[in-house]
Formats: sequence, C-alpha cells, structure tokens
Amino acid sequence: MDIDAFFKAQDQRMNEPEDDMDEFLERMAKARSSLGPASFDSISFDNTPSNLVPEQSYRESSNLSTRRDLPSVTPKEPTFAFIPSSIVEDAQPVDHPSSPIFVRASPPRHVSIPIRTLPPASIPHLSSDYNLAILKRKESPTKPDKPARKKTAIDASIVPSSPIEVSPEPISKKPPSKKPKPLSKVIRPSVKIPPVPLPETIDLSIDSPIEEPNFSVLVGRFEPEATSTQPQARAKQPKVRAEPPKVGAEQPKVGAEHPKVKAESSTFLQMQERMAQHAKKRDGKLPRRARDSPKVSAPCHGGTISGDESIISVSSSSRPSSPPPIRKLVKASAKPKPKPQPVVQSKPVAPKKGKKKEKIKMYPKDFAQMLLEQPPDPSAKRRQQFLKGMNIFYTGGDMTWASDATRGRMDLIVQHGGNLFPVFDPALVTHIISETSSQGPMLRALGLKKISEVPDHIPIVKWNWVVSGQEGALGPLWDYAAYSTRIPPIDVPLRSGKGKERAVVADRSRVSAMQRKRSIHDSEDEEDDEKQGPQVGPLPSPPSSPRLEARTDGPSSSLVKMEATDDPLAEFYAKARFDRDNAWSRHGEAGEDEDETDIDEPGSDSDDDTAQKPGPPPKSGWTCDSKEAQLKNGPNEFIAKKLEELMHLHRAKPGMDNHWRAYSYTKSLRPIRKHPKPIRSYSEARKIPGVAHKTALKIMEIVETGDLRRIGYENTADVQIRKIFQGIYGVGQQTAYQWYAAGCRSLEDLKAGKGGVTLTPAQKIGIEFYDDINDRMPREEAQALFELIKPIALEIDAKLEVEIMGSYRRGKADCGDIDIMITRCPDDGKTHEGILHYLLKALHEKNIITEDLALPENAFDNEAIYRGLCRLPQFGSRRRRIDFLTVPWKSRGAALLYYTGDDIFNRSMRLKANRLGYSLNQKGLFAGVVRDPRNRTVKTNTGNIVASETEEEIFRMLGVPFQLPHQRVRG
DNA sequence: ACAGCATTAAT
DNA sequence: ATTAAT
DNA sequence: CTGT
Repeated sequence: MDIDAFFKAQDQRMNEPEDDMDEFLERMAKARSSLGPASFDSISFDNTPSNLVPEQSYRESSNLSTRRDLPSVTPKEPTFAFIPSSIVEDAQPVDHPSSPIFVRASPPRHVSIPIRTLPPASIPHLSSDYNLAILKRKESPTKPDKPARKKTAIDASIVPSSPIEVSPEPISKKPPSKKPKPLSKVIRPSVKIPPVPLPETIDLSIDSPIEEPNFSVLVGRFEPEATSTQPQARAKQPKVRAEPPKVGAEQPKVGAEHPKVKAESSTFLQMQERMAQHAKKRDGKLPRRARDSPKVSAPCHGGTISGDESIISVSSSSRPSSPPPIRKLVKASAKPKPKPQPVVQSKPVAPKKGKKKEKIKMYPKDFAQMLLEQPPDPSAKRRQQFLKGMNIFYTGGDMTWASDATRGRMDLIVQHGGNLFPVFDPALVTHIISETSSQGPMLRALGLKKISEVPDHIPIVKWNWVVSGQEGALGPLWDYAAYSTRIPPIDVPLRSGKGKERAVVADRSRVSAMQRKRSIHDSEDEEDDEKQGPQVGPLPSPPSSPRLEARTDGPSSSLVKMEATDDPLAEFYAKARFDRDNAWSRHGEAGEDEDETDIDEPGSDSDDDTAQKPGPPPKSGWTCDSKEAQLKNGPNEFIAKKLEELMHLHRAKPGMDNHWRAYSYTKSLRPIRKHPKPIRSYSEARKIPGVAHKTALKIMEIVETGDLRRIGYENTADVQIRKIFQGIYGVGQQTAYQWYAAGCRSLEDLKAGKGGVTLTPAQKIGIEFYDDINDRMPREEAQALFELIKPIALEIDAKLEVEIMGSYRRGKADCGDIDIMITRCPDDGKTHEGILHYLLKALHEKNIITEDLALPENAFDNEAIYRGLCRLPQFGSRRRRIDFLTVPWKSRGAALLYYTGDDIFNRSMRLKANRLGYSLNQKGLFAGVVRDPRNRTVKTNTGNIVASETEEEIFRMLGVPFQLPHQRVRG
C-alpha cells in the first residue's frame, strides 16, 4: 500500500458518510502501517526525551510547531486527525507552567498531526471545542466483532498541550519565522467558530496514560451532547481545569448555537484539492538529490539545499548544531564509502506544502550532512553531552526521505555531543542507533548484506538507548539492543546505581576487548560453570570493582567466587544450602521435587494434570500444586531482591507493558529464589523458567556488578511520587497518575486540593493514616485484635464461626491487615444475617473500629464485606486495616481459601480451575461454566457449584494436593 | 504475533 | 464502566 | 517480559 492507497482509503471513507468509525480507523491504520513510519511524513513526532528538553520547554516546543509555516487551509467544519497509537505510548506527565492539567508527554511526544477532514457524521460527540478523543479500539483477534469495540470510548483525558492555536487570520499570513508569539488563542468550548482557519497540523501532547494498545485519536470539535457516551468524557473534564480565561470575551456560548457541522461536501472537495496538490508535488518535484555528491565529506550540499536553515522544519525544539570536532571527524574519515542507498523511488508522502518554508525532502544522509554543516547552536551547550565522543550512525525506519522523526533525532544526537555520521563507516562509527528492528531497512541503510557484517564492537541499539541518556546516564547497551541475536558488547558498566553522573565513553579499544570476551563467553556458555566463572568477570572491569578483580584473578572455584560477595561466609551458607537442597530433593520428596523445580507457570500443563488423579500431581507446574515452604534466603536472594525492586517500579507504572513486565518478574522470581546454587552464568540463568534473555542479562548484571542500573533509570521522581500516592488507600495507578498529572507532588498537595484534586472520604482517611495503613503490624497485634473482636462477635451470636484469615492465617510474622470471616451454620434455622451490622456498631462503640473505608452494601446481607480501620484500645496504638466478611455457610470453604490467599496462589488456583473447565471464586468451585468464546472472562452460564464448603474439597476437585495455609505462599 | 492474572465489590 | 483490592 |  502506498500513499495513494492511503488517501484512497480516506476517500472511500468520506464517501460513506455514516457508520462505523472504527472500521475506517482500522483501514487507515492498515494503510498507514503499510506505508511505514518514515514515509508517512505527515504524521511525525518528536520523541525528544523530556529530560533532554527540560521543563519549560513546553512553550518552546509548542512554538516549534507553530513556527512551521503551514499552508493555510481553511477547512470547513470539523477536521480530524487520527494518530497512530504508537506515538503516544509511554506518555508521561510533565508539569505545565500554567495549568496543571496540561501535561506534556514524556518523553514528550511532540505530535504534529495532520488534520484531515472526515465526515462529521462519523464522528460522534463533537463539540465546538477543539479537543481530543481517544477512540479505543480494543478489538483483539479473539473478539474481532464489532460489539467488542465500542466506539463509545471517548476519553477526554488527552488534552492538547499546546492549546490549539488559531489565529484570526489565515495562518498563511502569519509571519513565518516569527518567534511564535505565544499561543494566540485558545479555542475553548465556546469560541464561536466561524469557519476558523485551522492549521494544517497542530501540536499537542498526550497527558494521560493510555493502556489501549490500539486506539486512535481524534482531533476535533466536540459537540456537547448529552449522549450516554459523553458523560465519561465530561466527567473527566472537571478535573481538567480550564486554563485561565485568556480567551475572555471569546468565550461566550457554546453548543447549540454553534454551527452544526456539515459541509461535508466542501470538506471533501477541499480534501481532494489537497490531495491533488500532493500528487502534483509528488510527480513534478522529485526531490533533487544530493545523492550524486561524491563524498560525504564534501560540504557540497549547498546546491542541493535550496534555502537556508529555515527550510528545515525539524520538529525538535532547537536548531541543529554540531560541535566542530565532528565535522572534522567526518571529513577526515570521509572515505569513499559510496554505498548509495538503494533508495526505492518511494513516493514521498504527504509532502508539506507550505509556501514559505517548504520542507525539502532529503535523504537521511543529506540531512545529517546538513546538520553537520550548520553552525553550532549555542543552546546546545545546555544539553548534556552524553553522546560525546561517540561516532554515531543513525538510521530511521528506511532509507527514503528523512522524516521529521529522523531529523529530530539526528538533531538530538548532534546536540548531545554525538558525532553524527551521514554514512556508515565501519572503521569509525562506534554506535549504530536505529529506529527499526527489521533487518531489511537496516541493512539497506548500512549498505551491508548481513547484519553480521557489522563489526562486533559496534553496538546496534535502538533509539531508546539515547533516550535513556536523558535519565542521567545511558543505559546498558545490551538492554537496548536492536537485535536480540546480536547482543551488543557490554558497555562500560557504571558502577552501581550512583554511576548516573558518569557518561559512557566509547573507548573503542576497550569496547572491542570486551566484545572479544563477550564472544568467548557466549560461545562457551554451555560449558561447565566452574570454568565459566572467571570469564564472566573480566568483562568491563573498570578498576573500581574489587569483586570483579577477585574473580578475574584466575581460575577460581565457585566458592572463591562466592567469596566475592558481601558476606564472607556466603559460600558456606550457600554450600550448606546447596547440600541440603540436593539431599532434600534426592531423598525426601523426590516426587515433589519434580514439582518444585519446574515452572510455576500454569498455562504449561493442563495435560497430565487432568489425566492424573492419584497422588501428588506429577509434573504439573501450577503454582498452586507445589507446596512451598521457605524459599527465602536462597543463594540468589540478592538477585531476587533487585529484580523484585525493579518489578515494583514497573508495577507502579501505568500501561499494559509495565503490567506484564511486572507480572513476568513475578513469575521468574520464585524459580530464581528456588534455584539451589548461585547463578553464575548467563546460560545458567536462562535455564531458569521464566527467565529469558532480558532477565538473564539483568541477572548477570547483578551478579557482576552487584547492581542493576535499570532500577535507577526506572526509579524516576514521578514514579516515586506516584508510588507514594498509590500508598493511599483507594488510590491506584490511574488515580495516582491523574493526580500527578494534575500537578500534585506530595500528600500535602493532595490535601490542599491542588490541581482540582478531590479526595474521596476513603482517600482522606487513607492520607490521614498513611503511615499506619502502610505499615505492617506484628502478628501478635493482629492476634490481640482478633481475640478482642471475636468475643464481641460471639456475644451477639454464640454460634458464629469467626475466623481470621489473610496473612495471619498463612502464619506470617507480620500482617498487613486483619481479615475476619464470619459465617454461621444455618442448621438451627438462623443465619448470621445482620450480624455484621451489630458487630460493627459494637466495635465502633468500643472504639476498636475507628474509621470506615468501605461499608457493605447491605450489612444485613449474609454476604457482605466491610473494610475499615481499627486499633487496640490502648494508648498509642496505631490504626490497622481490618476487613470483615460474612459468607454463607455453604461458601465458607471457598471463602476461606480465597481470603487466605496469597493472591498468587489464588490466581493460580483459579487459572487451573479455568483450564479444567471450572470456575473458582470465593463462593465456590463451579463446573460446566460456559464462557463467551469472544471473551473468556464472560460467563454465559454460571455453571453448577461442585465444591465450596471446605477447602479440602476444592483442592481435591482441582487435583491440587492440599496445602496448609502457610504453604500457600507464592508471592 | 500474541496471550498471559481472575474475580469481585465498591465507586 | 472503571478502579481498587484480594 | 516470557513463552508459545
């Protein structure tokens, strides 16, 4: 598919007025994707990491875009653009000077959105305001039907970071290079819109986390519509505080009197016109190439580039520049490396049509060259020169024209001190940074036939790597490898966490030396651990690490190696453990052992488990199958700790990516802890279930350096703050994110209602007793409370069954909360209905329960849940979280099982139940559940309860060996 | 390329 | 319909 | 992030 097809799709769309937007978006997406990012010129974005372009850049950057002189298009009514989801991922909130709600994506996704017109009919809920909506397109292959993807999902939480600027006059009149006078006007809900000239593109930032992998964004005017779908969007709006009424007078009215969107036909015409223009440009003006220019070194580009710097409309926020040395280098090196890119005469895409400044199409190489020619930008000095000394060859998605993205990145490379190379010169280039992971384009860009032709010492990393530099230090090269098959050399490790300040310097000799070692390492990966040990160590070995030195000293036994760890006695501990574990598995629980060693990954089996019935499930692999006692204090605990830390960081972040990442760590953690001996090699790590390449690398980093730098990168201020917020009862990722986005940075901010934040009652309590709630209580205290409460309950009805569950029941030494289950045998005709109500009342009176967090819908129901805070009636006692739940007698087993946990264990049980065709919840185990094939979580029919009264029953039904509460620890 | 960790009460 | 919680 |  090419651009034509793309437009065609759009056309088509226009001709079919109403109906499904999704479909359209889908098609567009298809068209777009086949187009390839680089060629899709009209949608570009600047990926500038936020830290590179620190804070105040908000205005700066928005200027940038406005600076671009866009042809003034005066579209009729609503115009919309869709943005590929790929550019908005990982959006992070950033402060905004004037309004807390305007946050910039970070790394700021600077989005230039081409505005295209679409038939209004296809856009639901338009208003008179320019705004954004996300159309979530959740369709997944499994449920590709329309019902699944409702277009209703409009999420107004995305706001233009730079208010859409609309100048009274046609844009074309705007003085082009004019320092973008501050956004002239903000269109707000009320601006009377006489056909307002729209810029062809607008710049905006995305502020809220977007979890949907598939979505599109509409830009347009939202019609205030009291539709049912609207409320959401609206609901969120309030939080989004309007910016100070700059627009003042303009704000009059909205809605009704707003000209209804129509004029489709004219819009369409216009569109056609524009497309025609595009076509013309495409055909007529094939970009003059500088391709013929012999050597790269030759600064002979003047000719090819008609015009001055202004032609470049790099979306990056600063002018290109280049440190002198670079130029030198380039020239010096300029060997005829004339591997001209096999440039497919690809069709230029969505050419910028601007009269004043036309963006000249250039090949990446030419653009790079031009960058080098530019006078250094003084402002560049402000940027961290973390790429200094590196000779970088950058390639975008393909070798067609340098897209805005490519240009911006090249610009950034230069600005951060990198020596940008227009062409790949294996002799000089030290780093290859790519945007693509597909080999084809990459090879074309490099002018090579095989990736393996790239000298080993030259890492090929993704752009992400550069972004990582924003954090203060570049990430480990190997974490950003563009090709998993080609692991870049380990770069100079920054000594433990604090190495942040230090920039990585690419010392080629050292690098290659390391690479050599690396190769050895790799090739011998499978070899004996004893031998391997020494080889692992020598890697980067800056003189700073005694540990490494110890290892490099010579052939050392594993014991010697272990000696290098913090605890001098570690070896003995480990040895002892190793011996014990071995003995244990050999003798004691041979059968279980199998069980132990394999994955806790449920999904794997389902076979033998179903088949098996007698005895302990052989080699199932359900987490819940294997008994688990003490898996702490393993020889790899220090590794697990680090990984766990990282996991928590990921968990604190929004987005599915992080979610699964964290989940993945959860799964690998157990096996790692269980690993009987210290992990010493990459291959050894790889063998551990749940540990694949990435994690193995991390493990090795921990083993070798005692630290995991990724933790530092991940542990940014915003994450920390969000973690604090999430510590508040009733606050999760979303809320924390929103609050952060609203400008809150501390609990005080929240209390003060900064950014328009409003707290729910529960949240207020959560803040008030923040520390208490987040601290765990000693087991004894839980017990004391329980023993205090139980009699009170029994006083109300002596036949109640009162059980303490949760971590207490699992025998933990400290408890995060107290879970008390209440039930009652109904044999005598009575139930515990209403008990909870009276019990709560009594406890309140006795000041044991002090605050309520969540009251049961109906405390008289025999199935209710209460959450609150309690305390021992003693001076100085602290608040403790307490939950009461009443369950029907019949469900007590299932409830006990569920509320005893732990959660991982529960999920595992449930998953297994699912796979076996059951469904397990706190009410019982159900058989014959029919699930909606499109959405497995939807039960068409609830099935029949097959077990619920006792835990044993449920275990048995699921073929899981019964485990005492304390054995159910999985997390 | 894609699924994976479920289920529910409360809001 | 979304969010937090187990 | 892992495994299929």
